Amino acid sequence: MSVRVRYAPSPTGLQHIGGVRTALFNYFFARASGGKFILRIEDTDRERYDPRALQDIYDTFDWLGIQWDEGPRAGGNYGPYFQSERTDLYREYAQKLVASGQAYYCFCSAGRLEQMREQQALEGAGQGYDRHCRNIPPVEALARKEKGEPCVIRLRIPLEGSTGFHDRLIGTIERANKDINPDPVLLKSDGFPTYHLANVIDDHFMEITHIMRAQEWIPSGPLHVLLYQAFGWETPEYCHLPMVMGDDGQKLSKRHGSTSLIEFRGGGYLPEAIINYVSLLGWSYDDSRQMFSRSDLEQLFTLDKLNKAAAVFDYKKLEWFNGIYIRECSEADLARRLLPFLWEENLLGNPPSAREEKTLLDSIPIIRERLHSLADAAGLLRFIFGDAPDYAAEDLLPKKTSAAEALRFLEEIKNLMPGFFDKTDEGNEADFRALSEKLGTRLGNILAPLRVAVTGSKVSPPLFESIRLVGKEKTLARIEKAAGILSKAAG
RNA sequence: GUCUCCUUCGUCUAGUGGUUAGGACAACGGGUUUUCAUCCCGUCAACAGGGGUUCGACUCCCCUAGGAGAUGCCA
Repeated sequence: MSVRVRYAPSPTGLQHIGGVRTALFNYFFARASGGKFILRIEDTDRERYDPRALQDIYDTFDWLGIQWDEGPRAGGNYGPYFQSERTDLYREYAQKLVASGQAYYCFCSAGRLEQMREQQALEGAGQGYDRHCRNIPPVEALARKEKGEPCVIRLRIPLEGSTGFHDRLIGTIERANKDINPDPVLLKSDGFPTYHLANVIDDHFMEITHIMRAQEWIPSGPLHVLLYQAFGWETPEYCHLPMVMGDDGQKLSKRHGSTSLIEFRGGGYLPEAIINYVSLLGWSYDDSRQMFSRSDLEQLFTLDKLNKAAAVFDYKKLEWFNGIYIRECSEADLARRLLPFLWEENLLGNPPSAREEKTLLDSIPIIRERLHSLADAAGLLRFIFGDAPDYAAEDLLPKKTSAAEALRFLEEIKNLMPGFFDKTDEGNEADFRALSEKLGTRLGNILAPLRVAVTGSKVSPPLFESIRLVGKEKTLARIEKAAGILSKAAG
């Protein structure tokens, strides 16, 4: 039987990095085993539904370059792929369970349920639903329903025995039936199914072979198995993936930093880096390999190398991967990826002029290895495309150097500038070295005030290339300005 | 409270009875260098604890501790 797996997000919020990891593992497993990857939209919660979240699902996977074989936009023979369009199916099968006595109507109001929970909390425990409606005679229940009394359908969990299943990663998971959430709701009073019902029905009819989802679903595994049994269906193979946590060991959330894919994208992370890093959260290939492209993973991914324990998300390591992938980009490619981040800072036009484009392309070699994220580029390029940031007078002073000395350095440098733009970097370096000897100081010391004058910062890309990119006119003006500041400081 | 799952360096992990417990990120130190960064070299650093089983346990079993998750007409 060929593999069919699915990622089934709920369009209620932005795609979370943990969800993306789950999607990726499903996708890679499908690719590596020659199976199908299905996207199913679980939009059964009408209260929390958000159309922007649906668009975010598409944007996220488009950006990552992940395509589903079946699902929205792609079509397929097992649709519809929106659960909201499959409600007839759910109702029909929920009815079947009622008819066979494996489920029942429950008329408990939200108020009663809330009261019940409060009472349970008082007693210091949450036992779940008290099965208040479990024994209403079917005829009576039907009559009340016909009369229009609001109701839900609940699964009649056996009071005795236990239910278990085999998990590909964890092994056997077994739970006493009495410990399963007492009689969970299958069909809500608004006629929509809950996750449990829709999930089981869809996975069955979509012929899903492997259910790969986060470990937070383990406790409801037996419940789902009970559902499969009630319908007389075969259960798919389960594989509960380890969860992704923040550095405090808690479920990764907002307070740990970025969690939604769109934030990482906006923060200048490359899809290559995200895919590589996230794939190594709970999965490994061997004892040393770190680098994996999407297509590597499409071939290499295997369930056997999954880890059981939850993984802590390490922003530093993601950043390291990002730097690697940035350095791997060609100049033209990196320039293209940088554009949105430069536009955001108004550093160049949209579209950029031919001159801007050329300058940007020429800038790439000197900033590329200084980038941890695409968003860092604006800071490094501002002095080229815009003005040099303001700086304090003392920034112009090399270590243990007075303003008068620094001014002397700058005056000497001014004499070199007329020929600067006609020489090679090597030629200029030779000149500056000669000057530093003449002045009896290190090359770094005479370059320091020039660096600050031209770039506005003590830290910058290589100076000679930078000066060339800034251009003659602006460079000379900036040197004049710095000289002015120094002579004022020297008194 | 109850149930379920998990436990190797700070972090991600390799390891399936006999290893100097390996790699990567981070940190720290050094080298290259016009600053920063890149790059190179090196250092620090782990089998949660206790019982078994065994000639021998990180590896198998049990207990304890710790952590996480579930306990919704959310998924």
